[in-house]
Amino acid sequence: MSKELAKTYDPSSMEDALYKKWEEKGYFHAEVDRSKKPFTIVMPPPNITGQLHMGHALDNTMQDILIRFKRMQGYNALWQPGTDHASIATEVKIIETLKSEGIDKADLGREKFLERAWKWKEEYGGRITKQLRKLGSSCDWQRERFTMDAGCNKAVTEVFCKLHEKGLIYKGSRIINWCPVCNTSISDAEVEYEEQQGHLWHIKYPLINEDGSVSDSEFLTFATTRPETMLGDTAVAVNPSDERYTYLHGRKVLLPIVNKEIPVVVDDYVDVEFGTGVVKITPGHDPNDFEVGKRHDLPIVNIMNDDATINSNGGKYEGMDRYEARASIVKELEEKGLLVKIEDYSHNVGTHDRCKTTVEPLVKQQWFVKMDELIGPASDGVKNGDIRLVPERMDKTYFNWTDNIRDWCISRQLWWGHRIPAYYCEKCGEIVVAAGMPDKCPKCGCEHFKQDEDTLDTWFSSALWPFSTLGWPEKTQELDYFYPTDVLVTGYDIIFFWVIRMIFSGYEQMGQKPFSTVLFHGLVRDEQGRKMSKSLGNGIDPLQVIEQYGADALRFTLVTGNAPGNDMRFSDSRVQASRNFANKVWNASRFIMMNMESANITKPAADELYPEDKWVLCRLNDVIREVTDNMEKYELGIAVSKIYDFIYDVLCDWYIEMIKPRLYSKEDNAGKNAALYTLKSVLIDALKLLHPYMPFITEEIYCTLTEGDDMREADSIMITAWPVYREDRCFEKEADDIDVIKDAVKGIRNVRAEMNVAPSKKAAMYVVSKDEAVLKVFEDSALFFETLAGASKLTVQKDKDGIPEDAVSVVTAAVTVYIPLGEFIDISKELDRLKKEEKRLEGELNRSRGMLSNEKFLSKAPAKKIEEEKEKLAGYEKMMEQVKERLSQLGN
RNA sequence: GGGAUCUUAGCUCAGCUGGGAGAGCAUCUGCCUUACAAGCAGAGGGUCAUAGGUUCGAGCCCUAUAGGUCCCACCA
Repeated sequence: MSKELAKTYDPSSMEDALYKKWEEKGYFHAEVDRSKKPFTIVMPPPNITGQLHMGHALDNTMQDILIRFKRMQGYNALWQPGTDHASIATEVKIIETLKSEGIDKADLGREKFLERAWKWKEEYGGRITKQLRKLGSSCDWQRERFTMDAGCNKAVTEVFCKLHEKGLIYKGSRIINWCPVCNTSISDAEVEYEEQQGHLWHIKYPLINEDGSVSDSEFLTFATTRPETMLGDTAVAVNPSDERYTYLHGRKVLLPIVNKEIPVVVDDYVDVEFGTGVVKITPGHDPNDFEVGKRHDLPIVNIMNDDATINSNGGKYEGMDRYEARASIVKELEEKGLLVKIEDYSHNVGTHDRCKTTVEPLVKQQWFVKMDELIGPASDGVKNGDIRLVPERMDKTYFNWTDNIRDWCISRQLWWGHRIPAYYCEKCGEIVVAAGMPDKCPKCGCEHFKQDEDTLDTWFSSALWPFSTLGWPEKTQELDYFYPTDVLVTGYDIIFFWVIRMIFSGYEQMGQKPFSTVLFHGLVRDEQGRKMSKSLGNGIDPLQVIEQYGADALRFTLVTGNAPGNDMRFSDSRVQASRNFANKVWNASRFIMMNMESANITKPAADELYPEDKWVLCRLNDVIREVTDNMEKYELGIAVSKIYDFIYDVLCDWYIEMIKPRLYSKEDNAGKNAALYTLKSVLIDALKLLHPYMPFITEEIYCTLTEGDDMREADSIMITAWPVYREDRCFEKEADDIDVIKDAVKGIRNVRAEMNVAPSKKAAMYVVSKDEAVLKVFEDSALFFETLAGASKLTVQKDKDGIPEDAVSVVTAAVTVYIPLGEFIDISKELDRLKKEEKRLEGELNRSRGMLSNEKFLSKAPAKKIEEEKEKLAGYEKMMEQVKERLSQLGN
C-alpha cells in the first residue's frame, strides 16, 4: 500500500523541507575514506556582497549535477563551498554605508573600519549561501570556508613569504593603473576598455635653435588625447628611420607652459605612419611612454595626486581636476598659438571594471608577482593535457593569456583584505617579509617596525582556494585525499582573473595541478540576448523563478539545450516548459501509485514479461548507457534531453498507454504484476537519472513510491546507486518487434486524423503480411490496436481475402494495414494521400538506388553502411509495391 | 591589429569522432480517452548564411566572403 502523492505538483510546498532533510541527515558531508574514490569540486566562492543571480544559478546547478551524479556512482563526493571577501566590492559597500551615516572612512580609521566590515560580513555574508540552498546545492556546508578565515589567512601569508623568498614577489616602482575614485591601484585585468568619443588635440612645441634660443618659426607638431599630461612631458620622440626628422636627432624642444627644455629622442616605438610621426613622451602617465622613458633614461614627472587632481608639478594648475586642467591647458595653448587643430576622435579609454571611472596610469611603488617563471608550468599543464579545458577551444583564450602575461600588481590601497606581510624598520627602512612582526631589524637591530599599509588583490587568496580550503599549509588528510580536485566549473569570463592564477598557484605550491578539468559555461542572457545587468534592469531573479516554478524547473531550464561554453537566453516560456515536464513526471508517478494500491507486486520471472515490458527495459538500458556516457563527457545538455525523451516519449506516451489494459484487467494477475513491477522499476531508474537535474521532485516521488517496500534502496534517492547498463536487459528482438507495432499504430493514427475519423469511431483492421513471424507479432499485440489506434478488432492474414476494396490502407515497412471505414472514406482523398506517399517513396528509392549503384560508394563505404542501405532499399521497394497496388485498385 | 565564436523550422536552440535534418515554444486540425488541458492524437514549416574545395558521401572537415557577438592588444 503506497502513500499518495499530492494531486497537483507544487514545488514550493516540498523543496525547503527536502533540503532540510538532506542537510540534517548529512548527505552532503564527505569525510576522508580511503576505501572509496574521491571526487571533488571546489565551488567558485561567491562574493559576500553578492545576491544570487542567474550566473550563480547556472554555475552551481552544473556543479550540483556533477556532484550528485558522482555521489550516486559511488564516489566519495566532496563539493567544497565557501565565500569570498571581495576586497574592493565590499570596501566600496562599507564606504557607502558609512557615507549614508555621514562618516568618512579616513576619519573612522583602519581598525574601526575593519570592525564595521566584519560586522557587515556577519550580517550579510550568509545571504548568498542561503540562496544557494534554495537551488538545491548539495555542497558540504560543514566545510564552508571564507577567504579571510584563519586558515586562508595563513595560506596567503605562507604563499606571500615563499614567493618573496624565491624572488617571485618584489616591490617596485612601476606604472600601474590607478583608480582615482576607489583610491587604489588595480591590476591590468581589472581595466576594462571602453570606446569613448573624445578629441585629438594637435599641438606644437617650438624647437630650440642650435644656439640655444627658442625658435619662432620651427615647431614640432603632434597629437594627443590627453593634453593635460604635457605637464609631465620629458621628451618628444621620433622614429629613427624617419628621414623627415633626421635633423632633429640630438635637438631639444621647449615644453610650453612649463617652459622647460626637453630632448628629442629616437625610438622604434613611434609609428611613422600615424599622425605626424612625432610623439610626446610622458613617462609618468602612460605605459608606453614609461617604457620609452626607461630606454632613454628620461626623468619621470608625476603631475597628479591620487584623486586625479594636478599636483605641485603642474605649477599654476595645481589643485585642478584632470579634466578641468585639460580644458585650461588647451585654452592656454590656443592663446599661445600652439594649438594647431582639434579633431573628433573615437578611442578606447581604460576604465575600472568596478566603478567605471577612467583609470589613470601612475608610477607608484607597488608589490608585484613576477610571472615569467610561474606561468611556465601553468601553460604546460594545459598543453600536455594534465589539465583539460572543456570546451577545447578555451585553450586558445588560455594560451593567449599565458603567452602574454605581465607581472601581476597585487597590492591594493584598501583596508578590507589580507594585509601585506611586509614590515619596515622604523630606523633604517629595511623591509622584512615575514609571517609576523619581526623582533629586530636584521640590518640595524632596531626593534620597531611598521607593517605595510596595503592589502592584497582579492584574487590572491582565491588563487589558493583549491588547496587552502582543504587545509593547506597544514598537511591535512583532506589535502592528501581530495587534492587535486576533479573539475572546476566556471564562466569563461574569469579565465585570467582566476583560472590561470589557481593553476600556477597549484603547480607552484602543491607541485600538482589544482584540478583535472575545467568545465566552462557561458553567460545567461535575457530574452533579447542582452547581458543581464543592474543598470539595464533586465536581470531575472532566480529566487523569484524558484518561487514561481520551483528550483527543479529552473535547474532544468538552465542546462537544457545548451552546450559547454555557449551563452544562453533565458525566457519565461522555457521555464514553463520545464515546469510542465516536472508536472508530467509527477502525474506519471501518481498514475503508478494509484494502480499499486491494493497490489502486492513481486518480481516477475523472465518469461512472465510481455514484449512491451522487455521493450521498455531495453530502451531504458540504452538510455542509461548513453546518459552516463554523456555526463562523463560533461555533455549535460545532451544527457538531459535524452532523459526527457525517455520519460516523455518512451515511458509516458507509449509504455504506460500499452500496459493500461493489463493494469485494468481482473484476470491477468501475472501480467498485471509484470507490468506494475516493470513500470515501477523503470520509473525508479528514470528518477535516478533525472535526480541530478531535478533533485527535489525525484526525491519526493522516490520516497513516496518506495515507502516501506523492498524496492527501496535508501532513505533518499540521492544516496542510491546510479543505474548501470545490464546485459540481461538487451531484449533487442522484443524491442524491435514493439517498434514495428508502434510504426503501424502511428501510421493508423495518421490516416485516421487525415480522414477526419473521430477517435470515438472504432473500425475493423486487417494486417496483411506474407511473413508469418511478423503476423505473430501483430497477433500478440492485437490489443494495442484497440486501445491505441481505435480498432474494433484486429485480424491478421496472409492475403487480402475478404477485405473490402474501398478500405484505407496503411503501408509500413513490415505490413499493410487495411481499414474499411465505410462511409468515412473519401476515395479521392485516399488517392491523394497514396499519391503523396508514392512520391515520397520515389524520392527515397532514388536516393537509395543512387547510392547503391555508385561503385565508389560500394568500394569505399564501410560494409555495415552498405548493408544498412540495402535493407532500407528492400523496405522501400516493398512499400512502394503495396502503394502502387492500392493505387491501381482504387483508380479503377 | 590579433584571436575566438555564431549564422539550422516563425522564435530560442540541440545536432556526440562526416552516413537519410531534431527538440521546446508558436501555428493549424481533432479530442474533457478514469495520471496529467501545465494534457492527448495528428499536421504544416528548413537549397543547415553565401561561394568554392576535400570526400563515394558535408549541417559537420578546409578556404574565401558577408553579417552578428565576445575576448585580447591599443598608435600618441
